[in-house]
Amino acid sequence: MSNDTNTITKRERDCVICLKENSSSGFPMRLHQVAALMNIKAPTALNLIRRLERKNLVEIQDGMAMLTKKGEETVIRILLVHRTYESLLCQSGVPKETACEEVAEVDYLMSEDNARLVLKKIGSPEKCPHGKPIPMEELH
Amino acid sequence: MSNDTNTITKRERDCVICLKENSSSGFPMRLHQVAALMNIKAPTALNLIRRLERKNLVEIQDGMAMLTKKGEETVIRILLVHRTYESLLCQSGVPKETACEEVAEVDYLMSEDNARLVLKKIGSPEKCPHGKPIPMEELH
DNA sequence: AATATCATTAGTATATACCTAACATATGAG
DNA sequence: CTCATATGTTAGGTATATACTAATGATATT
Repeated sequence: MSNDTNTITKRERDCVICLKENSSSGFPMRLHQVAALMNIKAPTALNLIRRLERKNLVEIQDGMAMLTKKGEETVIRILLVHRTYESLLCQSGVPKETACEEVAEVDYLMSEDNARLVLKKIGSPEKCPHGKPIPMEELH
Repeated sequence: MSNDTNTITKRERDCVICLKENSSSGFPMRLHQVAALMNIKAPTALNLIRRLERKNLVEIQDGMAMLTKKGEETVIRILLVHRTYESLLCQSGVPKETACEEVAEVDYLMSEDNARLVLKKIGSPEKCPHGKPIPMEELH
């Protein structure tokens, strides 16, 4: 077996986050934009996005990339985990940016369910240290 | 550049942990034992251990593998991080084994410094949920 | 001496992640 | 309408990590 459509890599994670944060109101993104934002060359970006397409997280049409429903869900899950552990680290005394960087390395590997329990334990903050909302009901 | 001797991969992480937990009192381990414990074939294990050798984490002699000083330090750092976040998850209501599995995917990617701050925040427990000590002074 | 055990070499394969060079195509400027 | 630019895409290449099998070497045990 090899086509593991349920796990993603760090770069794939970065890419779906990039797609989410830079496509205004669900509008697709140009490939060269993804490449520029991710600091990679166009063919590398195309390759990456094609892998995401195989995993049903992204749709490509006329050189434009857009998250699928599954892709959107994946991003929201990652963001919930990200903002939860980011909040935990900041509450513990870790600087905001340090926390963000570290959590970005692991958020896509951790479960939403566990994050929800941790979120509760740290007092259910409604916003992450950057002031962004910690998603809850959007998920189910 | 490519020879990144400061970061390790998941399998390399698993390997140094295996070496630590199965070599009684600093005694080196046979390669076939490492292979068996990690569920991989001997040549794969040899390859892995050679990578760790290049990173100065392991020494090989006569088909025996042993952690170097740097390797020991790496393991202790990983275990501190592991047991800290494992404790956090369990305190939050995550079952012990679930916590252990999830944390094993990320412990080698997270910093000791941040873990120490989290450890303090969750009440500086002296033992992880499995009853193993959370290393402190051994580190510096 | 034969056998079993282990390490090692060599060769193959896949996935990820990056690149350059070349080509295709559309669009806007002149 | 043509030229230049922007963009996407192909093709081909490199490197690392992770795995395998098959064959060979080396060392012990019986």
